[in-house]
Amino acid sequence: MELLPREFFDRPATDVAPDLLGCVLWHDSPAGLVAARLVEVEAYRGSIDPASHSYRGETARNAVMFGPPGFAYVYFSYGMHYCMNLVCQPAGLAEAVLIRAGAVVDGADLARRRRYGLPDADGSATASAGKGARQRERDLARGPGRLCQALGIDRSLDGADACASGGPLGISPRHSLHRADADAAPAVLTGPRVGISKAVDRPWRFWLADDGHVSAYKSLKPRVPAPKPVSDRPAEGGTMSG
DNA sequence: TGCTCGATTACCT
DNA sequence: GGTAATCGAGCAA
Repeated sequence: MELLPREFFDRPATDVAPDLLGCVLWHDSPAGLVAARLVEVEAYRGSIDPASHSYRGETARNAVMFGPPGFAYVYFSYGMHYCMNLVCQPAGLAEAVLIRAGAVVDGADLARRRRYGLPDADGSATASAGKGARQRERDLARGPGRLCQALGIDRSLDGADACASGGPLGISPRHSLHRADADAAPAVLTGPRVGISKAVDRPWRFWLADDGHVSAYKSLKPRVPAPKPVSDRPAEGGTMSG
């Protein structure tokens, strides 16, 4: 399995992020291998980026971000989800690319079991219940938490080297799937990042145009900092504030 | 030691 | 389209 070289990640996260689109991230666990073609990523730029986990300096949680490039930074979010980043830049700069969504290209059965707990391989038996099989297939790795669940990624992979052969985690270049893809650069769109409350204006989210596996953009409900917490009167509306 | 809130998702209306 | 779920990091006292 061909891997991206470590030098690939030894650049600003905003340069690495678009180049990761179309590459294939895989996790080879005892349960089996699941691989996903990346369709959506976000760049986080360390000390110059207030939205980055590493903005306030090194802690036990984000220590991997401060290390050398090409390693996985995995963190636990909202008490139930894992999110995975790939570290960029030399040690000390603490930049990373968040993997937001992908299309499962290998190990779909295992991914389906992890996501939905379905014993059937073809999915036809349970297609009538809840979402259709088509939508479930698209949602397998659509979103950072879903992608980690589908690939079986958790905190045990924090610090895993994605550039070393023989490890459980790896990322392969575009043309490892189809040689022709190496020539034609994919159509990449950019826009604001999702789910953050700081530096919202920076267009450091990158995704593939015309790909249904890109996560749905949901605008963040503005968290209005209550100027007067003395009253416990239920907040009025608040959907818009001048 | 005790909060608050998050690089989210599933489910309900 | 709104909100509950759920836990640990980070900050204040």
